[in-house]
Amino acid sequence: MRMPKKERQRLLGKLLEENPFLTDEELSEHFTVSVQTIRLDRLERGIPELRERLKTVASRTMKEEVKSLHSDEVFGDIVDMELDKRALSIFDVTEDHVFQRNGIARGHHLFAQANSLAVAVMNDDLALTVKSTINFLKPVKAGDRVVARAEVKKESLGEKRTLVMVASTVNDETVFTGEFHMYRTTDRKQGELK
Amino acid sequence: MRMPKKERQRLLGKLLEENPFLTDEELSEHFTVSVQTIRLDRLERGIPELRERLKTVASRTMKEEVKSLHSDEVFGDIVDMELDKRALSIFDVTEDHVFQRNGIARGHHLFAQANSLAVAVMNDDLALTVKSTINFLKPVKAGDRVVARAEVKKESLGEKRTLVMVASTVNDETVFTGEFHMYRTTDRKQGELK
DNA sequence: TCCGGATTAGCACTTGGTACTAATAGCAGT
DNA sequence: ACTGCTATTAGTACCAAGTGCTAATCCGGA
Repeated sequence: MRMPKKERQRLLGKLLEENPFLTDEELSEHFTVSVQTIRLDRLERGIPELRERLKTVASRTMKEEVKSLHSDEVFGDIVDMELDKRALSIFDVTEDHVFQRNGIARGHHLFAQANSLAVAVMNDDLALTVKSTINFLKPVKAGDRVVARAEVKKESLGEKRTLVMVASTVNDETVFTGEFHMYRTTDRKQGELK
Repeated sequence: MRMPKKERQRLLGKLLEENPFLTDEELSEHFTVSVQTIRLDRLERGIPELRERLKTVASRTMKEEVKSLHSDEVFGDIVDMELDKRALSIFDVTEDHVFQRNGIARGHHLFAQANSLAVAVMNDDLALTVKSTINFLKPVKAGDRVVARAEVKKESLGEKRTLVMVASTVNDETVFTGEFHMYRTTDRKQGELK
């Protein structure tokens, strides 16, 4: 016996996780055991066959593609909005958004949520961020639900410029604030709401 | 004949592109033709069988996952770095990073590159961005190669604080600048390079 | 009516399995 | 040495979703 059964099964699971494309035959060669042993191992560990593995991996892609297409457009779900006035979006922080070392969300994700919200709230097809000052007040962790509130300020910043203030909170505690100086293509007078 | 052959094959291709999980039998029911006809159609259009389709979709996923794991860690490839002094990273803008309407890169991607670079250049395990002021000077388009240069300033911002200046250029033209106030966990004296 | 492309049917064979049964090997305890 | 037990291996029938090939049938136009 080259390797205890438990050890082999553990390695088998790990191996298939990073390479789901291996057939039982290839696996049997890798561990120098019979194909049947591999089948028993998969059975005991509840690891599905090649075709099923590929199916789940493939379906994961399809879902991801749909998701990323949507979430990248706005980065955080906009749940309420009054154009040219205010907007609110929600962003659920997952393991994907944090530093591995300390579990704290990377700043650019919070910025992305706020920036996208600032762009969205502008009643303009081509709004762009020109300048921004931001503050990261408290660290955000995986599992936190970040609520960003954007408010369009009425002060004039000159022609074609608008100021949007964004504050993001987790459990009513402010974790991020930002001032966004936005560029408009269409210049509207004060109070004009299209 | 419910539908001309050409039309059916066109629809078949489109259908399988958005849903590669359909078997020939399911397809034959969908088009109310025999399974053999579907097989001939696939043959003529060079569309592989279900299992092969899933294999390619799955392998695409695996590649994507590896890629996103790396690129998300830093966002832009760091090509040169002297810890606690300066760093340089390159970020190639693709269609994925721009607004569909005007082809201009979303601000948060430029911010992400600069912010990640600022974090990386800090000679500290737990560096975090506290505050930042940024300027978007010129629009960046798909296909542009953005070069970000970070410089650690020696001015003191108080204990455990460091200022990092980042300037990003496309073809030697500055498109973005940012001041990043970073938080350190270890407080080093001036000039001390660990 | 005959021709030709389109369609359908049928059969042998392939991959990568499941499900099940049976044989064998290896070792531990008594 | 014999028994008991687990692990391993072997072998068979069967399945899904195909490929590859041959042959039959349908159907519309010259």
